[in-house]
Amino acid sequence: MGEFEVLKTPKAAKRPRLFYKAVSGSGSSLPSAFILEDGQKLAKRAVLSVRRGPIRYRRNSTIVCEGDPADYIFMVVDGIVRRCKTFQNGTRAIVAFHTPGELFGWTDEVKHALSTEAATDALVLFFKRSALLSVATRDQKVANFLLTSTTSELRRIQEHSLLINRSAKCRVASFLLDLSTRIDEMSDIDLPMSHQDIADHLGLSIETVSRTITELERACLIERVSARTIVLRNRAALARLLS
Amino acid sequence: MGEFEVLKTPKAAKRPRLFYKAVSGSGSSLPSAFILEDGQKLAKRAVLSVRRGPIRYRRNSTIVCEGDPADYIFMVVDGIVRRCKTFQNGTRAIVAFHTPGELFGWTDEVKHALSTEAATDALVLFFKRSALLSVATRDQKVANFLLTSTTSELRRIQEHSLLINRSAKCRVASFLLDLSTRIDEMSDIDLPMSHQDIADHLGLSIETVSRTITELERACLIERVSARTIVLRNRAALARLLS
DNA sequence: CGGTATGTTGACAGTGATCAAGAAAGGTGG
DNA sequence: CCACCTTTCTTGATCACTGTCAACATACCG
Repeated sequence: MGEFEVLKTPKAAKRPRLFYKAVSGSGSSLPSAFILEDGQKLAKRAVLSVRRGPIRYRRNSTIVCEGDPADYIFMVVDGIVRRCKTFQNGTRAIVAFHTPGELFGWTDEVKHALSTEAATDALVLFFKRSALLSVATRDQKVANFLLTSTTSELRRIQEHSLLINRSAKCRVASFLLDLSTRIDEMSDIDLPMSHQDIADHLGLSIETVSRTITELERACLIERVSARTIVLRNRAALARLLS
Repeated sequence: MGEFEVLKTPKAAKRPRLFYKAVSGSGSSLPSAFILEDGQKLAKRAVLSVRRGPIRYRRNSTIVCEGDPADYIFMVVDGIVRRCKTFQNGTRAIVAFHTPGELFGWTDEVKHALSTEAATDALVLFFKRSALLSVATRDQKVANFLLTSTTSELRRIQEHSLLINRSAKCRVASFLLDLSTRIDEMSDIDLPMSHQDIADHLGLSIETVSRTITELERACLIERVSARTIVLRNRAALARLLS
């Protein structure tokens, strides 16, 4: 298991909205994702009984290390985490970002194949795999949640894998559209992660990411309010880039 | 649903070993993957009760069309199928190949996002989603099989997505190593799919695939017995290319 | 205010795509 | 069984997209 580093300086959160959104009620901060239908209190209670945390991670700190025993699985409560692999030449590939409510670290192997790091300051719940599985055996709703989460993650990465033979412009457009739906702020996207993270996720260099954003702005498809704030001016045109 | 084309000419199978492996006993040809542990006859029987087929597909025929209602999910009994998306400019991306025993078409959406085609002549079972889900509700083993299949597919595509920023040599090496473990023939790999399929899966052109294979052969990592038959001469060295 | 991390832009180089031609393999019909 | 045709694969030449290197700009933080 990576460093279970607890934030020493609560003020350090760079994106207060995201970071403090669910911190207030520490005991009742479990995302509603666990409640599959109205009145499924049982599932929630069963799951709550095996959860630990939440734990706060400072941005860029490691939550799971590649090769760690897969004894725990996790859920993002707040912030964004990245699941990645670093190669010997130092390059890094980010397989996925996870937003609040999403499970990560679920696998059929005995070790985690990917590292997980906090892309922003983040709050993470963790569950002992064996305990969660045991609950899932008794509780259909929990088992169903596991399947739903896994299926949803599969769908997202399948979509992501379609980028493997596509241009930089298409990759960036895809990323921006996906991000805008996942953190649905009405107007502007406040990029929660660095350009380096985006580049490593899209298989591009940071320079190409920057240039492509500039290019999209010149074409009036987006507008760069600041380096980290982007407005999608023409979603339809962006979506057309994907097809 | 795509064309449920049935092979007219039984002799047409290009790879008899693969193609006829499980055809003989038509009723008992369900891959053992459904039997999760010894003696799990119940799960098998429950699943058998909702299966239809198997149906034979000629190479390159369509099994599922992008946009088809996701009323059925499928299992490869024999042969190889490819799940792909074709873009407006005519380029195609193959998200995954599926080998015998693997489920495909499981999704949380109402429509299939990808087409599925037979990469070789193939035998496919299909299950009405609603019926299978209903069985899964009653039978823990079936539910568990669904989760296991989905988790396994997730792991594979996560590994595949790591190729997004890697060189052609690395992509081809990864593909060959993966293929050799999935169709474990002792010595030589009989490529079941065309170079075009491989290229579309790896996000390369067929020319680059061909050139890279030549390059790997010059480096004595593999040996090309024929265009479709490759021997891995040095798996360790191939694996080193991936890290 | 100064230092570090992050983002932007330009010049150049390299990997892989494209275009083109030829070789090999497979299928068909005589 | 062979000739022919079609499909698939291989190899070469050239070009374009994106990576790399470098310099600068900006934001963040002590």
